[in-house]
Amino acid sequence: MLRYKLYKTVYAGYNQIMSLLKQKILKVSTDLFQSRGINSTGVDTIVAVAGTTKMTLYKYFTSKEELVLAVLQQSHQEFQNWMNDKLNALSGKPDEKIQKLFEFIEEWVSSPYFTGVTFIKASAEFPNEENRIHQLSSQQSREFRQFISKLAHEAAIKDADGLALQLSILFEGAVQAEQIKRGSGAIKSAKKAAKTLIDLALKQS
Amino acid sequence: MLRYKLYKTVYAGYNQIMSLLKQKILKVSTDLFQSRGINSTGVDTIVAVAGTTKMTLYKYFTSKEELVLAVLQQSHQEFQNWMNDKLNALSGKPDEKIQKLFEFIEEWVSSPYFTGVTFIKASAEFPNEENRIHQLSSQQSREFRQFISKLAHEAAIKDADGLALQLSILFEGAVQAEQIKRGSGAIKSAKKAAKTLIDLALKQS
DNA sequence: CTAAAAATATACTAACCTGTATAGTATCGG
DNA sequence: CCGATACTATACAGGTTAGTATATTTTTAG
Repeated sequence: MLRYKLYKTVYAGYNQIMSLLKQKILKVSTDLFQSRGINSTGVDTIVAVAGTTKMTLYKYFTSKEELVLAVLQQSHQEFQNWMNDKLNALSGKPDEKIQKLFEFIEEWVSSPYFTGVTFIKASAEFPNEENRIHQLSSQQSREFRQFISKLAHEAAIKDADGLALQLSILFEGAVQAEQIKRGSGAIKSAKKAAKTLIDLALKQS
Repeated sequence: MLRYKLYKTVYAGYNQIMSLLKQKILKVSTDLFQSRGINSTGVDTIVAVAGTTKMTLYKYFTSKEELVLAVLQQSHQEFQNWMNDKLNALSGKPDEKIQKLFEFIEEWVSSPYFTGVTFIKASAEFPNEENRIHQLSSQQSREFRQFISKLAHEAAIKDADGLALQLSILFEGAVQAEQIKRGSGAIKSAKKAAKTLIDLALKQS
């Protein structure tokens, strides 16, 4: 059987070699953390759903905290890669990327790649700023904001950081609202608000 | 000693009679849930900080779930009362209330009444839609959105519900961002974005 | 085929959790 | 002073949790 063969992951820029079981554990954990919460998901549940045992899990991850950090990192990486691919496929004017950002976010939320925004949930469950999980969440939130700021700069927007903060707030709020009530139309609403804010910022630049 | 005397709570519209200890338990729970998370705060910790015992806690609240629900309700009620008082003190034009909404939100966040937005945290920790805590969080989020919609209606805004959804996303996103990183300036940024969105909505009405 | 490596099965520890049982103390109204 | 009520103190039951120890089976590589 090929069950334990190693292979490369499909996501661009993520060509680390990772065993199938490790990937399965990560995927199952991502799903369970999203649907039940991190603290409410025990490692026993994870290994049961992943079809393996705790011994194997603790071989790949030295602790549950380490597993949570790995889930956060993979989830963030996948989103960044997906979004970069989408934006790099654009060829138009310098402001096209930021104009299309929320359209891609909407597409991503309805795509099979979407498993929630892990850093939002994680920061809520681990509010202590000295906690490593909180720190990583905070860092990822900041990275995403800087990513938007870069797009704003490329679009020659004067207050790029200011717009980026506004748009990241819209993003986090929309995801939050969707998690409170699915199908609330929050993403569509945020997309519209983003267009208003971007148009004004462009006009002022 | 007056320790066991009953008295009325100070918040307008909340003149239920509640023992001092019950109030203390509620307040301590609110603070601990906010700073450590709900699932990570045990009843033993709550009674220790409140200076009482589990027997007393379970006399006032039949379960931890009931306590969490009570915390959510009180927290939401206090915010609504505080905000209503602020808005009712205004006497100006019909669009003054919605114009000043985010200014009051900013003021409230820095006031001693602020203990975080409980329904945002609770919905993240209890994502299951059949969970009573999640349901109450969802209801409170909806109530706040309807509250904004009412203000938009009074300001004669055509798409009042649409604007209300946008503003509630800004609100939840800003609070979320502040919880991820304190002092991020998210509230100020959301206030500015809200002004842009409100101005456009007024112009279109 | 063989030896190493990978994964499983199972039982266990030690800590923590919610909720209860039991008994004793303090404070109140009358 | 007395009975009722509010509260405390303490121990414990029953469950779940993260993580480990030990032994066995499966798979891989050479």
